[in-house]
Amino acid sequence: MSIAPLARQFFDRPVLELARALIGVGLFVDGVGGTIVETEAYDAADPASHSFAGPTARNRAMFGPAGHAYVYRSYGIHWCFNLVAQPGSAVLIRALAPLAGLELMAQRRGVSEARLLCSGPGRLTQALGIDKSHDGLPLDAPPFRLVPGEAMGKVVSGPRIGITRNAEAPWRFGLSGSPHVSRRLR
DNA sequence: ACATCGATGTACT
DNA sequence: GTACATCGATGTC
Repeated sequence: MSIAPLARQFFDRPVLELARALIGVGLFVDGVGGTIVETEAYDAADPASHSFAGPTARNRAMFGPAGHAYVYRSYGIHWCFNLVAQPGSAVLIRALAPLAGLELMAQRRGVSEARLLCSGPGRLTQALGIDKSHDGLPLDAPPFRLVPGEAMGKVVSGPRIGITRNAEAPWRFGLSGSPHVSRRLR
């Protein structure tokens, strides 16, 4: 028997709550993926968020229904993958503990160490093969598969990475002690 | 351990 | 022209 995927309802809630609840959730693209161990929350009232200035061609998916993907290009090089929550808000997936498809991940990433496969938002999109073609797609249908997490360790929070505006807000969440987070939390 | 820098698409001034 | 939700390489302590 297979595990039931996360329902659309799971994503339709305040983004800070969702960002915390996503730690421990399984994320797979065409069967390749692992357990979410690090997230960041963004919403329309937050100056650091792409949605802050209202809808644009790039951020359109952030204003669409909950439970869809928002994918954008970062620094001209990487793709970043978000899960849309309530309108104008989304959760950036920053790191996974790899579980399935390690060989394909290593091939796509050009590295073999497990720690370097999915520990960072740009790294994990490369490892899972996520790009612009996934922008706006629903998360409860192929190629995506999101499954509820088992009981995990303690979830801790701290400031987000790589932003300048509203930089103090402790809206990054991570699994305490995980070797797979992009940067340690306290 | 930390600091700096290059690569470079997209949004915005 | 400048900033940016990044990464990897290189240089220094």
